[in-house]
Amino acid sequence: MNTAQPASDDQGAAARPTRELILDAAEQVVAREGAKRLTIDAVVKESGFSKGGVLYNFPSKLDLIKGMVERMVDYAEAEYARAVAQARASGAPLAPAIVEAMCWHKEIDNQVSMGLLAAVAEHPELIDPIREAMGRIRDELIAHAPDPELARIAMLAADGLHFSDILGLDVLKPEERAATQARLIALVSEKSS
Amino acid sequence: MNTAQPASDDQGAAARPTRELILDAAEQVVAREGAKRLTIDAVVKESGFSKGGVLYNFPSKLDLIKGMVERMVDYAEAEYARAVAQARASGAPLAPAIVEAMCWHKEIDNQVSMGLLAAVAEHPELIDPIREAMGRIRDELIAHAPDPELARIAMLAADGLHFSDILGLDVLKPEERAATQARLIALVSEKSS
DNA sequence: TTGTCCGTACCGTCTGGACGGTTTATGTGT
DNA sequence: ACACATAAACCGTCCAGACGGTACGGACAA
Repeated sequence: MNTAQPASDDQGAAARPTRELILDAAEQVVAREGAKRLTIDAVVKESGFSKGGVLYNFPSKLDLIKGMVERMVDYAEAEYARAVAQARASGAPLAPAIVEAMCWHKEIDNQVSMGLLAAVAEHPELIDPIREAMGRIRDELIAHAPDPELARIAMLAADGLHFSDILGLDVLKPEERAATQARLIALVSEKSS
Repeated sequence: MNTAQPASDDQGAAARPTRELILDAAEQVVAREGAKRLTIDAVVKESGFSKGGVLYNFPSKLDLIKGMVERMVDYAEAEYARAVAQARASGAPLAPAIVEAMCWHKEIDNQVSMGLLAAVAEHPELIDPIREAMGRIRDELIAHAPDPELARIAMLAADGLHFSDILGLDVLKPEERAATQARLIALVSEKSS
């Protein structure tokens, strides 16, 4: 759940900046050229490290993608935990806070989500951690919403927005997006339709 | 918009069953092994044709992916047109019919949507036709809904559902899905919240 | 014969990653 | 403080295999 821990289970390397820099480079490659062109050599060129250096931190390409997925999940769960903690502290209802956090974090960290594309492209099973994390957050949201069905719809809409961003389907203008997000948050505060 | 026409702009080959069989095989490969392993050789093996045969119908891998995208768009637009025509004929409101069509078609043709993954993986610009088609349908929906903002949310939720299916994030059990879709359709019939 | 449609053989390039070498941090005995 | 040892962190090269695409051959209908 944190960024200051060794990420992979395959070796005991500490989580130094280098790892993060390599992941940044990998994300940038995917965002710019598509998931298929995520090659070790491309990451090498993008990051400025050498091939040996990259392969030292991520012993295989699979490990690199696992690292991307892991960082994505950690990021989302941290955002979720932060929102919940803040809402609990201020006595605000949980559901709108969760939806807001999801919308907001998804708006700013499309880059990190490139791990999803890389994972799906390379080996679909790699997204399992993402599925689990999304499931956890969704269940929490639904459990704390006055109208569970509306909450599910709001979560789906937030996902739709997020996926559209990741895939490059920029469906909304900024002001439309803001209005839609506000309406989504309002939606999970209501009781019925 | 139709399935009985030559699809590519690169040559005058008629749309014979072979093309469709090859596209089927390509989709299956992507669904089973991930977008990166969509190779010509894999499609050759999956379809049962020879490499020469595949490359005759799709002169390059790019053409193959374009074909997948095109078929996906045609499929969605046909479904949309059918729903609109039927609603107009029976005097029913358009918005719920459109949402229903999108939910339903997206439920049954995940396979066809594998073209999106292939396109994003290979070369992101290839999804432009998809973006345009989605935009058209979305604009129509919003134009005909009593509450445009709710309609946009419904569309986003339907997209979220669709993307989740494509990416293998099966978020809903069948009965949850049915309930959610029904609620979505109801949502675009309302006036305000 | 000519054009369509598909099969077979093959080539040049790219990719993952194994491997060995080099530099930098971390002790350790004296 | 000093040389020395040991491992961590990083670098550059090489190779087998996979990949996209070409060249060409052949069947078969018009």
